[in-house]
Amino acid sequence: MTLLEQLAEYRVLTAEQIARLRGVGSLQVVRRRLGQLAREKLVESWGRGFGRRRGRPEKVYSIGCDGTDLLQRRGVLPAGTIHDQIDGRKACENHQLLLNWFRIHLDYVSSVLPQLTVKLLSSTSPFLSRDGDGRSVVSESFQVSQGRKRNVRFVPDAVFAITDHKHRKSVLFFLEVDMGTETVASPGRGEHDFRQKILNYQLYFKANRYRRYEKLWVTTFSGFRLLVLANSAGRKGALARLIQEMPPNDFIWLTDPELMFSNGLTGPIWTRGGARQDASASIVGSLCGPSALLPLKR
DNA sequence: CTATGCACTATCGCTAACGC
DNA sequence: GCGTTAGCGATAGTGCATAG
Repeated sequence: MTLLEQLAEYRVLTAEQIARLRGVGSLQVVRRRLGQLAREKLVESWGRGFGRRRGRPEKVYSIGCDGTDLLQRRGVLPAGTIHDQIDGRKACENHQLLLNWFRIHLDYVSSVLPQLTVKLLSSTSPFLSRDGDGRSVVSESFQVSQGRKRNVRFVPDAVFAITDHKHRKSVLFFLEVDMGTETVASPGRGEHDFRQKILNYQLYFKANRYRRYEKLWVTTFSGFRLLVLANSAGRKGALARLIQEMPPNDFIWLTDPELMFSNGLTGPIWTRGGARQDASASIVGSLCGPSALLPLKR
């Protein structure tokens, strides 16, 4: 994948994320390359908004208008893609960046544990095939009839499968990155609170809808796990309390960025079913071990 | 006593220059 | 081309003086 294609796929990226994705050891090299692409108007950059740490604001990079045009002419982007769909300025910056960090950590899993491969689909990717209404393959829409008929619709941030070639086994995961911007459980049964998300996934499981990924990836899955990456330890606690009250909940696993960065995604960083008193689990089971990213030169 | 303003400091990202 | 380093710049936190 070229740098421009990655910028389209990931919407917004920091210099460090790009260095990780491209396997470049120095941030300076990344910035030079991006500066060159920015002069050619293929890339745009701006200072990161809210959610940054103390020091100087970090720059984030996104594909520019001319970059989108170039990828279209090369036939890499689907015909009819408009720049607005890829433009990082239109994305929820911090949400997208955290999702990207998850993907980078996930890529690292298969290099630490070569017996594993990972296949992932991101709802924000412009490369996914879309239907007439612009809905991508990862978006869900189905009917349930509990009392009266109801339409359930939701879009996970990402869907991925980890395959263990040694044990010939695949596990399916859905990912929700939670920035704490929506309410946990609104009194008026809001459609967009986190409680509704849990209900949606519970119905999804009951209706066996996840099995469509068996056809897509030509494997068998015995259920799935819902991974929730909360943006802070405090938010994680609030979500854990809600999850605990909503059985069946054993399929819902929770973590936060600090645990992800310090241990890596294969570490014992996941709280199951909102039960924080229980021992933390690893998404790779017995292959549990550290996979934190190695430090990069600044 | 509390609120406000301001200088100082810590921390972090960015760039220029240099060597390979 | 890539990687390293020093110095610069931008920002947030801290402590202190002053005003009300």
